[in-house]
Amino acid sequence: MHKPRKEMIAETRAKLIAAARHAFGTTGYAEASMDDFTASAGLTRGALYHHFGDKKGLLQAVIAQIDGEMAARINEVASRAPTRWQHFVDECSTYIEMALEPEIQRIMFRDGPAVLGDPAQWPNCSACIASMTDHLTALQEEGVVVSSLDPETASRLINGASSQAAQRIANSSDPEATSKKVVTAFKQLLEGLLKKPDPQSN
Amino acid sequence: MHKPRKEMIAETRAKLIAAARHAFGTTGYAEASMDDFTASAGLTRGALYHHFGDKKGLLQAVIAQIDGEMAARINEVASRAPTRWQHFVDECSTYIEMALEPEIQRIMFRDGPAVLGDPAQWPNCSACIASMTDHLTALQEEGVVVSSLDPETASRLINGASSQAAQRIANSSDPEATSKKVVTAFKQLLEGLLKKPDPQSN
DNA sequence: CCTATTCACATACGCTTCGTATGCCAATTG
DNA sequence: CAATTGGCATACGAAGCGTATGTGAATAGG
Repeated sequence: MHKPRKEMIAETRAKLIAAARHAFGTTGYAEASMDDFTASAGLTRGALYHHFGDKKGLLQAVIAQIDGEMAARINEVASRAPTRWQHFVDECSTYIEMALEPEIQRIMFRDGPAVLGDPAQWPNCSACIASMTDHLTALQEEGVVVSSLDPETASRLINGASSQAAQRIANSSDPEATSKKVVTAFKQLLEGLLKKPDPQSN
Repeated sequence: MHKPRKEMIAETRAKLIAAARHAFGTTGYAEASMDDFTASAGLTRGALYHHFGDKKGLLQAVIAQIDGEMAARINEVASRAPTRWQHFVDECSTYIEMALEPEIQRIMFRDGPAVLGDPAQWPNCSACIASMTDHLTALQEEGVVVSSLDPETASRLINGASSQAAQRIANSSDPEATSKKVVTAFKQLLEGLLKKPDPQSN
């Protein structure tokens, strides 16, 4: 018995996703020819349509995979941090770091939203956001963060800023210097969420 | 003399841009057929290629037009505001408001970046950002905003958050309620930029 | 062990869309 | 009034996508 059937199927699915991920990440979604990257996986479009319905379906699968990896990495980093606030800041930093990878930028922040619409409406719906939202909620209960704001909303705004931050660093001619400026500005923004020690002003 | 030549040319250019703008804004860039929307303007692709080189060139022209309109509207709102900080906040609010229009969302925030790349690298380069950057710089000199951050960087981060804010409102099932939550969270983030009255903390 | 059925995947076809090359006609120029 | 420019349309070829159909191997049933 060479290989069980199920295993072969899972393998071709994985090969398709991997090939598409590479093509989407480098060439871009619109410019990536289905004939080309299925061939690079030793397959044809027949397999693609069979498993994913169409090109968009395959993109969804690729995005789900990347999203899973990002969430895992964030959870790992998140697990070690002295305070919860630091924990939260670390999550954001990690998010920005990951967004520096061209593949993630292209697929998750550019082509993904363009093809599938607002990421907030995606099925798996960004595991990263969910994690950030949880921590914001906890921080509110602890009195560290102002209680007037909606955690998920705040998470998404921060998420938008993070993505801009990453793009700015990635496209910079001097990533080192830019990175410093961006991270400084970003942390400054986050300060706005903290409850002030003296609430008399304003 | 019916019409001077130059006028006719400008007119066809305008008609093409208007038709494309409508098609891109409703159908979407990728799905908009050049044959279709040029025909809806009483023209053919011949005119399009002659004036704009290709589809992307036309998108650039459309974006330039919209960007100009946005900048004009922002400057107008900006002109009336008691304090400079309020001025700045108003700019942001106006930006979010404009981003609620589906056409702007689609063209400027989704298809535009996907096709032309990071907006920060666009030629006209978002007149809105430039305006915000100017005001942030002034606010720093006045000592209202912390001096440690780079104005343009901060503008872009805020810009990213604004765009998220607008999308969240626009896609909400209850725009009224969502709008309140989003604006609250957004203004809270902006607070982070303000210099604290008592600089001893931190 | 042999037949039947399923199904993963390939092949073949037509349709749409894009980019280029070419042609035509009106408006300018001298 | 002749010549030329250039704005725009038409014609053609190439490529990509989606669907319909075909095929062969693995499973299931007797």
